[in-house]
Amino acid sequence: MAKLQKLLEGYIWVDEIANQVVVELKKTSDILEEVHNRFFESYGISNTKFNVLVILYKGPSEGMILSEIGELMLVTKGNITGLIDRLEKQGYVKRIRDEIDRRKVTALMTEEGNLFTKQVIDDYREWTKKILLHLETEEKSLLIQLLKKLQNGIVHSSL
Amino acid sequence: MAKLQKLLEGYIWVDEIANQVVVELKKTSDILEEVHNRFFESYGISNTKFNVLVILYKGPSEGMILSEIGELMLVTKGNITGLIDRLEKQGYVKRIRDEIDRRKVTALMTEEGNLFTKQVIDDYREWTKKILLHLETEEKSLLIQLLKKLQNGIVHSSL
DNA sequence: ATTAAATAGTTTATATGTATACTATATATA
DNA sequence: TATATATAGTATACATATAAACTATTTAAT
Repeated sequence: MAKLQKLLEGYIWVDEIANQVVVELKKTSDILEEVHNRFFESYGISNTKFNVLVILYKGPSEGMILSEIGELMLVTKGNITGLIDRLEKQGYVKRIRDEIDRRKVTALMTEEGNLFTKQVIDDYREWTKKILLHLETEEKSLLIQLLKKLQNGIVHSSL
Repeated sequence: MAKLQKLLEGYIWVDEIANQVVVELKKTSDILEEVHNRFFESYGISNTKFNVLVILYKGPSEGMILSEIGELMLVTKGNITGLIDRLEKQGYVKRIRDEIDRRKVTALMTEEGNLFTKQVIDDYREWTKKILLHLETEEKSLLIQLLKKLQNGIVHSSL
């Protein structure tokens, strides 16, 4: 498809202004984002909605307080409100007001949401294997190693 | 800062469901996005606005048609309209209606936009060097090589 | 030449994200 | 106890993104 092919070509402007590493990292990010979007769109959700669903799926059966979810996902309170609104509209999640501390709202997964999430997790696991099939095992471990060093360097040079 | 540190830790849910490579790639993307956001925010622009500015800066002095910019950036027409609106409001760009083909609108950089963009490009170049200072030269070229192979594999397995 | 189709840009609806103000409730302090 | 502060969630304003409908204009086709 055209968009992925173009993403592979890269950006005209970065050639002259940035380190080749940053160029390739940004291209990789963009490609990864694009294929993730396509994967999750085929299930009628977004990557972010998937994150919420998996957190609830892996979390306690009593559900989780909205602010707990927000902290795990590193997104703001207002954003969680909107995400839960839309997941509730899709029937995957419901809200329960805490009767002891009436400020708190628990997000609880519905039966439908549970089955749906289980399926998407399974398919996602298979999908990630598929898109990495062309890399050798040594290449994978080398890449992991390099990426971790890179992450640490970037974070510590930006604090 | 808290957010970057947390991004380094990774996502609780991916440990069990995805290949470690995808995990580290997503972490790297998130960290890179976060530090880019912070860099560009300090200039009062976004990464996307910077892309528009650089395209105009490097482009012909007569300016460029909105749809040309959109094609280079891989974003939709409506998005370009909004981006040019906001850059115009900031005084970095102005619109000129094409008198020959009256459907077309040219985005032209102002003198202020030109000086501003030149400065940000210079600073960005220095900044990318800074955040990659901890990587050895061989590590950088190895990373580039692996990322290119990865990109190709992902794109071709997704077509 | 008149009509149909393509093109360029804007507008609108929706999703996603932040920051900030606001409401309600709970906790700490004086 | 009364007041101040902190906390939880929602509402609002804005930036960013897409898709789809719409307007205006140009080009192609009959």
